[in-house]
Amino acid sequence: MNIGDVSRLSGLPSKTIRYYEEIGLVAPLRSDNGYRAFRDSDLHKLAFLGRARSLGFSIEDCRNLLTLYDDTTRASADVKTIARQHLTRIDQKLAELTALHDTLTHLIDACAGDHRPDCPILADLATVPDTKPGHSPLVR
Amino acid sequence: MNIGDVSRLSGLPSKTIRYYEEIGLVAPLRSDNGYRAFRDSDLHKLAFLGRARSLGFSIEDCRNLLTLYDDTTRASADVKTIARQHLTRIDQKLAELTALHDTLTHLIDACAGDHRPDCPILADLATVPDTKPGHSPLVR
DNA sequence: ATAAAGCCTCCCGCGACTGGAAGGTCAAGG
DNA sequence: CCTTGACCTTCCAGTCGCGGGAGGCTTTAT
Repeated sequence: MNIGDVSRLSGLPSKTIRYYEEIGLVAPLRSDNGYRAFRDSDLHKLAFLGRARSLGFSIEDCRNLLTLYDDTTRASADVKTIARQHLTRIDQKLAELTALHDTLTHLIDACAGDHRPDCPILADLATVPDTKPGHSPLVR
Repeated sequence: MNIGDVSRLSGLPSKTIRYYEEIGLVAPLRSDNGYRAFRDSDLHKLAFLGRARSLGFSIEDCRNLLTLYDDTTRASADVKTIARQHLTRIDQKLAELTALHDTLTHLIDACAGDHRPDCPILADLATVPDTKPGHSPLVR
């Protein structure tokens, strides 16, 4: 299979597949003409990567997952650990976004949204942070 | 005020402040020695930027918000529009992350997580996407 | 006088690709 | 046989929002 074929079958752009080879996630063979020659196993790995990435796993997660995928004697606990760590990160992000959602909703509700210049949103944005000696910027 | 002073007062790293100058969000004066000389108005803008960024507004949003901030005759409706668009994006992201959360939770629940190699998580990841002619990769 | 801190510019790097240029290869049609 | 066009190759640059660090000023404190 050439790269175009696996691209169509896996749903990944050719560019991405070349990138994955570059960083060592797949290692297709080479034909005499220099073209990449993908085996079925390569296709499966790429499909695996596409799915894992779409679930938000980082490249490093994917690297670890692929190793486990290749190792038929792996313990499912190892996979579960990676997945749970990822889930924790997702939940963290969810909490942050929920907080943002709430803050913004409050501000938007407080704003008349008419032709007058008076605006609680800008007023909030303009508040200078109370100086914090422990240098933790952007945290409020 | 030198950059260190505004950094402390605004909570933004000096590097970030220099970057904001580079992309035209602030325009401090210069002293004879070449040091940036920040006015109070610059400090307020930077604090504004820090707060807006911490609320997840994009740099381009910030640029627009700053313009409105400078314009004392602005209509609050314009600000509200930007904020609402941002809120929409946040809600979208929230929905995506929630979907990811649900999928991952299902997979994790289905996985025994013991020493055996059998793993539903890997099994799911390994499924090759059903070929889709409309080239929309990564969407499932 | 000297050391330390603060400031300057410039360049490289990150993550995970994406786009484009310049060129080799292959199958089909005239 | 030649051309066209699709496909493949490598390499380089850019993305976003900074952070790290080098190398070299100026200012401040001892």
